[in-house]
Amino acid sequence: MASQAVLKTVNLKTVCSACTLRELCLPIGLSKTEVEALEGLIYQRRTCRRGEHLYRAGLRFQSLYAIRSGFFKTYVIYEDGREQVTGFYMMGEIMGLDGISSDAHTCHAVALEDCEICEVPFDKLEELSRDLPSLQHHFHKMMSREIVRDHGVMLLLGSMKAEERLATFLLNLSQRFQARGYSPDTFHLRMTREEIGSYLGLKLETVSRIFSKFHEDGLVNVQNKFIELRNAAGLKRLIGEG
Amino acid sequence: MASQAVLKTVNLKTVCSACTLRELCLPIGLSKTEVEALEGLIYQRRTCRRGEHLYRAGLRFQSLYAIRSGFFKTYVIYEDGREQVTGFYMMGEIMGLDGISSDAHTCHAVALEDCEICEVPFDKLEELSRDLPSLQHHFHKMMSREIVRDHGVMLLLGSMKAEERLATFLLNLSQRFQARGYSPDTFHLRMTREEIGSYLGLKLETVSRIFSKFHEDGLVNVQNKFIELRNAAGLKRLIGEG
DNA sequence: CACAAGGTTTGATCCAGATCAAGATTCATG
DNA sequence: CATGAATCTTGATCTGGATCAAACCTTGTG
Repeated sequence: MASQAVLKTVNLKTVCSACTLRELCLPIGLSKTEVEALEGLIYQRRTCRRGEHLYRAGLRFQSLYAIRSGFFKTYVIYEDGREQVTGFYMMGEIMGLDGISSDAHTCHAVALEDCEICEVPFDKLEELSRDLPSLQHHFHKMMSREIVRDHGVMLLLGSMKAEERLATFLLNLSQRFQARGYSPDTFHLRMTREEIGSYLGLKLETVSRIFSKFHEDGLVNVQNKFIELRNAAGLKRLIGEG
Repeated sequence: MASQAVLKTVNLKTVCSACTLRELCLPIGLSKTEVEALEGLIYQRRTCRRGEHLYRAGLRFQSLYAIRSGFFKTYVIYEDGREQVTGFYMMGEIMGLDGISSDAHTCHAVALEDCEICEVPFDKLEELSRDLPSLQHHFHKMMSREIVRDHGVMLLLGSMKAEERLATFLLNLSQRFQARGYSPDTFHLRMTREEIGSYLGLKLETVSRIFSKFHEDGLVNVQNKFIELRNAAGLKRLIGEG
């Protein structure tokens, strides 16, 4: 399906302290010297081309990956080939946490556009976090946040109807773009309707229809992958907020 | 809805090393002296009566809870009152991991039968795990396992049909009972059809109907909450395994 | 720059599971 | 052990979203 994972090593000196994402990524809340210690263990900075896999289910787990730029999806494949998208990840977010449990990745991660990532060897991170309680605690918070996020998806899949799901999805993206200093109202989707559908437990036709409906209702402008939120309050009302 | 949480302290000397669950619970893989150190930080052993809440969303997070005996459900409530069951927990399993992310619990936990639990103050656990790498690593594995479990539920909710969901649910329970030394084929459900439905993204009537169908098909005997798996292979086939 | 190939939209139809309804069974409590 | 409240089962009907189908865009490639 997707091209072979040929990851290129960039090996620039990675400097967390100079990274614009330091307030979102692993270094959050760390002191200057602590951030420097963290920098020391970043194995390498890589690029990952659109369509390439960063890792695949079953491969030995060794590192976490912090996204510097770009956009990923993760997904699991069931025995019979069914595919379920389990998440979309953007800059400042950490991927690979699922691999810790069994020393093997349990899902696939593929770049939806050209990406830059920082590889963090997990054994080194554990080692360092024994010396830096604030890193340790922050890392635990990150894992916990992933669990909370998953509960949100379970709520969405288990008890929302199609329109609510898509509205929730758009508002979530909006909020994450905003947190990264981008416009909360205008963004490009990196994923296809099918991938959105898989994530939301809907078929691609349904996703498309609801986009059209939202457009007609003046909630969003949709031009293929270009999204403009015109009435975020209206979207929130749709899911019972506001 | 449920009664007030009046938790009674038992304050028996809790001895992990003498606990039959030590191979499933936090002490897994720890040496004798390490387990003793872990014992030292268990704050108290409590009972929790059926219907009582162990914690509620919004309350300050301070401790994790290891289940010694009994059965819990966790759930989240959406603004408009919608309730989504996010998990069922049984002995040897750890609850409360979601609370780490924001220092507050993000879901509710209620006992589905009288339970005994061990309270583990989280700050103490972090402290100790700085000194015991194997405890640290094991704890990370537990958090990661929770994430993997959630991905499984997302797959279930996002791409399985009703019968597959219920079959998956029964096989999962069966496997967990077996891991605890109980019969994998014969067990009592502690939760109502409605709670099962919420967890599986189905209505209680649908759950009931599918139980009846499974019964007719000779896959399981269902007598209210008493379940007997008669053809586990058949159930597995239903979800495309085997 | 043309033209596959992949992705999207829209319409028509269908069906799995929701909803509504009515009993039957089980369980808690005085 | 009687009584009411939950819980569960089963039937009838409805409907949101799936499925099938066809045309229409976009985009990447030689």
